Amino acid sequence: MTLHHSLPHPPPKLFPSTDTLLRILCSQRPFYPTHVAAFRRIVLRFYRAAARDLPWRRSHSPYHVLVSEIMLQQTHVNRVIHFFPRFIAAFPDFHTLARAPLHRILRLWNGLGYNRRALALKHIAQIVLSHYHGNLPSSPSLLARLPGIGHATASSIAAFAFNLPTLFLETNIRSVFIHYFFPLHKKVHDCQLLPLLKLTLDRKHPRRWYNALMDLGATIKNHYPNPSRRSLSYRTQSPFHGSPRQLRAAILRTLLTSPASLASLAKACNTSPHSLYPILHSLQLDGLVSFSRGRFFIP
DNA sequence: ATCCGGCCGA
DNA sequence: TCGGCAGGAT
Repeated sequence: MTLHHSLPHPPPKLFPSTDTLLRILCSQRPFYPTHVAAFRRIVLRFYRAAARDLPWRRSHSPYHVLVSEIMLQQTHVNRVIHFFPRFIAAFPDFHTLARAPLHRILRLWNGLGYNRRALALKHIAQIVLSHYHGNLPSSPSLLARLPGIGHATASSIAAFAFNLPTLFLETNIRSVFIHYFFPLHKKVHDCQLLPLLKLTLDRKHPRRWYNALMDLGATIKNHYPNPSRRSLSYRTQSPFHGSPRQLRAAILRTLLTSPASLASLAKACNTSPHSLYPILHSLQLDGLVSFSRGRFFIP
């Protein structure tokens, strides 16, 4: 079965019809399980035909799942694929990561983006060792207390590492539910999606279910205008070129090579020390950069 | 409401 | 050339 043939029909041809699904799922009609089952068949049939073989799916180790989930925040799967195996090879467990110097971690992170995630990951490893006996907690509420982990990441870790039936939305899952249940709506709130997510969740196999939803959502976006555009939570981000964060990234890349003075940093980044200073300050506040004896460096 | 990275497919 | 990405923190 080709990918094309395994792809579900567009909204007007849905089975059961979108209106029927929505009405039934939102009501308390006694026969809604039939329609829940129909939707699950659509998703799982697609998954059986076109499941992605991703490196982080070959292990359910909480550490592996944690690293992958942090890397995947606002980052395409196709990019993470190249970083995840190298990172795991260099830092195979919480102990190794916790005691690794930040500059070594950032060196492997270079090119992945959002460098604060790497720092958060190291902090998480230290907390897991000092407060959880080296074992990542499984409850989403505890996970969400860790730095760099919000509700979505906490719930997905619980689902993928511990196979717990958590509820969470991210862009691929949003796309699936908006595509099927709100094909004509313009501004869909997450509150409208959560009841449907809860009703259709496969509580016996949450891990497989969420993998299936994400694969289907990613594929839908390749064949239709991005349904998540019609989500209220959808935001376009500020341009990167010429922005402070571009300079910020340039500073970190420079310091990755060696410590540098303010003057040499400005020269390397092709800008003035004056414009560099507030950015260096923010980097220090984040803990990504330190200063000692006239030179900036990555700890 | 803003900031935080960097790349790649269309 | 540009949109958008398995979001989080302030």
